[in-house]
Amino acid sequence: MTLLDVARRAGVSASTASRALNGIGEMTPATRQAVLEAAAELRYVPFPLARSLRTRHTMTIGFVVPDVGAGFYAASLRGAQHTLVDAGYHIMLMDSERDLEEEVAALRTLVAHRVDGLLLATTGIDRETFEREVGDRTPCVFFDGVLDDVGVGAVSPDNLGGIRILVEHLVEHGHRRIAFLSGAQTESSGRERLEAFRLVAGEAGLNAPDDYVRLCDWDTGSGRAATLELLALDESPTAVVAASEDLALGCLQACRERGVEIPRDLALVSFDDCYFAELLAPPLTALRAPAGETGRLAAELLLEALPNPGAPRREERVPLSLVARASCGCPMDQR
Amino acid sequence: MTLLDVARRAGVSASTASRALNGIGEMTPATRQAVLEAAAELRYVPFPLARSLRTRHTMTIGFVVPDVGAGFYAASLRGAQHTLVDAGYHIMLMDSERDLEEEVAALRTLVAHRVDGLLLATTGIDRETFEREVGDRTPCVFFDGVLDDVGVGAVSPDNLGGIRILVEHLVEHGHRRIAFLSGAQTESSGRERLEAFRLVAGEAGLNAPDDYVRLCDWDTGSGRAATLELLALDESPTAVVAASEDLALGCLQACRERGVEIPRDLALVSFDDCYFAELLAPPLTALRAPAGETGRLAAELLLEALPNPGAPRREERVPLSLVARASCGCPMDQR
DNA sequence: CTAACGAGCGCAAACGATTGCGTCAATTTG
DNA sequence: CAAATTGACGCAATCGTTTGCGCTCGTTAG
Repeated sequence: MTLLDVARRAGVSASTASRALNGIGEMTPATRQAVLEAAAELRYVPFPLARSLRTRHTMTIGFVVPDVGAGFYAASLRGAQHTLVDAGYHIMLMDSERDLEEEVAALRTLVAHRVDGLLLATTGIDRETFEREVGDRTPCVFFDGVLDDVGVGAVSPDNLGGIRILVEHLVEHGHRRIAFLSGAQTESSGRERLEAFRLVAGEAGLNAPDDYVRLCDWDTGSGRAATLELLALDESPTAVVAASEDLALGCLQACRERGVEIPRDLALVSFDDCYFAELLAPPLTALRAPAGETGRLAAELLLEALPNPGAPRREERVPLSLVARASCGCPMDQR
Repeated sequence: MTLLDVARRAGVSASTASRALNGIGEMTPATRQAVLEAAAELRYVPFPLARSLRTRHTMTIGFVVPDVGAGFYAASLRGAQHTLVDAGYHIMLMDSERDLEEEVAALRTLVAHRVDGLLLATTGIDRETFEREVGDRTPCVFFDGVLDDVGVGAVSPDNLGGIRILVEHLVEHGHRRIAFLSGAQTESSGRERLEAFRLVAGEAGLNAPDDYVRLCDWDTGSGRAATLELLALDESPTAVVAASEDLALGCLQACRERGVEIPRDLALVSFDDCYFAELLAPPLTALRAPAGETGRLAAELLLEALPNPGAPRREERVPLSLVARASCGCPMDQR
């Protein structure tokens, strides 16, 4: 079942068989036909490894995320997978588990494997390390967390716009004491959201004491703990904007434990939407982006960059829109 | 940066360099040392493709699921990924999108790539097709959905036990009119759960008319639609057991739309737990399995099977336990 | 009728590793 | 001291493809 078998059966050389199957070079229709038939009869399937060794491309894309279990990344993976497979590529998946060393190890492995491209939601790699481990050996598009000016592309949510929508919505509800819950400031999305919050809060003339911005980890447990601290403050906030789905869930959990009722005692809005947001108690108002859109877009950017190495770096923002449910204080008709 | 470069710099042949780096064969410590140093100085990293071509194993595992976006599969992927990477393997991921043809195509690709093993949550492949596409060319462990007696292993939830717990719990709450919401009966988990429901319902002497078992698709929308039908019945059920997370969410959604209050008007229990179950309105009682355990176990079975091809097929059931929250009618203290 | 040309195809060298076998020298044995 | 043994290493084949180059025809032009 190797190319040579096909060639022999068709009575030609391996080179001719190869060219026939790949449709390149000139040849008698009869010859081509013979090869095709032989291949069909033998159920010949080319061996990608051997081909890759020769052609220097693997048709494989490395995909690295902090946590495949998290809704946003799982959805992104789904989006990317679809468009990549359609283009004939495969995904080699690595989960960095929000650990920078794991992430670097993953990148190293992927580069060693000579993946044709990288889709990276970094957990906070720095420019220097990235240049050392990847450099321009492998085209990389960042998504979610972004490193300025590095890689062939970047797609991230419209962090400033999103935070603005969230904060302004809370302000419209009359809130002045608004807290901000975010994860570690190791990657750009986290930083941008914090910066945006400070900016917008300033514009709105809010009194946002330092106590009100809590920078913890990106998981539910941390969100819960941070909220507990917030609730224990002398003058506790009347509203909180959570910078991620998990953080919002942690906040919800903390409130439930403490018996603080949302939105009566505390309003809550979340940056990430999730597919079950509507079914939470209370339904969570959040920013909506088409599910998996980030991953899909990132994959597309990468696919466009692959054939033309010289192309300029492209940057995309995925727009966000508010879906107001109950947790912000909006009345919820039961649909 | 090839092995030959290392060999030259160390003043030995490629064979010796290879043996030195792999620690096989006898050789002077000095020689080994020289090779190691040369490799370090050149930052030599072996090229997996070339190695694989020769050794006939790729250190890659194919992972196929119906939907990476779904909580259960994302968690499984996470579990499997971790143990596989620890063992030096990588994951090539394919999403069948609950489409049998896509699944078959994925398997074909994976087999062509000569992955060393397969982790497959089938969307309903039949024995014949599996034998044709995979056969015993590639060791496969099934998880979630299982094909009897095929593959080197299988891990699935304790469907009978789980359903029994769920139904009996509802019966303890006094329910007699219990409906069952399941997805397509194309794979074994779905079938087992239905069968289990029928069995347990019979044992408990419930009147479970055919109208009460709704077999739709596995997504939220279908669960919603099916629930709507259930609610429209002349004598509608007082409780429903949903065979998956998405189905439970769909049911929740339908109830919310129709203004039926859970658990007062309708009790609901779910087969799958999810990380946000506690925060739903109402908190969802469900069966708990350690997150990602299914995937982890499947990966372990596969890893054990890889070195000994003759080993008997292993089958594992992951045990389930009830975590009673409010949706079944249990009182929920606010913790 | 011969020269030039091009179409059609094969030879063999890559790609980068692993590995069976052979060689050579140093050592041990008789 | 010759022969046998063994340890350390190199040669070359191999895995399955792709591809540059050259060969051999048949055709056309001069």
